[in-house]
Amino acid sequence: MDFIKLNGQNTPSPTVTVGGISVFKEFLPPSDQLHLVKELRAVAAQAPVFSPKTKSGKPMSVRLTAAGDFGWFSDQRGYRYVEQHPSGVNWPEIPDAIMAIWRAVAGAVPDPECCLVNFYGEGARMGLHQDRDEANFDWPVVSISLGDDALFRVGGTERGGKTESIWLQSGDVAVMGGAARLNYHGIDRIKFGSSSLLKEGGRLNVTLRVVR
DNA sequence: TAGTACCC
DNA sequence: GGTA
Repeated sequence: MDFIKLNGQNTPSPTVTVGGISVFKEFLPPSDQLHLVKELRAVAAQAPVFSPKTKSGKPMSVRLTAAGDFGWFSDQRGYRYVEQHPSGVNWPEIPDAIMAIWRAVAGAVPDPECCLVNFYGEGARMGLHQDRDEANFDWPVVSISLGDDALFRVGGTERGGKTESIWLQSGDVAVMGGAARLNYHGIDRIKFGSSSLLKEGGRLNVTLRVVR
């Protein structure tokens, strides 16, 4: 059991490991979760969510936006980080509360340059993939779950290998680093309406990355 | 193949 | 959960 000081309180956060990825269960108390949702609404107001197309041309079921120096974009030309929202506006700044979470869990590493905000509505999912659009895989990827429960699946560094699953809940924080940095991972499904954090239901997932 | 449908 |  780890104790991490956030918001002036010592929050007990049991950690579990899934496919080499550390998950800090219940890392964020409900008050912090509500604050993050408010901040993320402001991000989405400035940079509206959109559904990128995969390399095959099919739209992703997840809608996303971003904050920071870079956002993530995809179309038939491939995946890449981009400095502006598709509308041409700059990405909003990464909210301080989100930076604080990175600093608490990521270790002695550079600050994140990209804060992806993924929204999972009813039926949305994300297939197994690797995060390999970054220039340097030495830095971890940090993932924050808000809202509905999600079945997270993790494999190894090759497709077709064994996988392991865990239900992520609102307030859980996962860190993909070290040997697990390039592990395949995805969201098989969400339990729509399982959390009351988002009034309309659904799941928000925030991922932080060093891109360059 | 950052997807989907269908099978057990 | 696995397969195509």
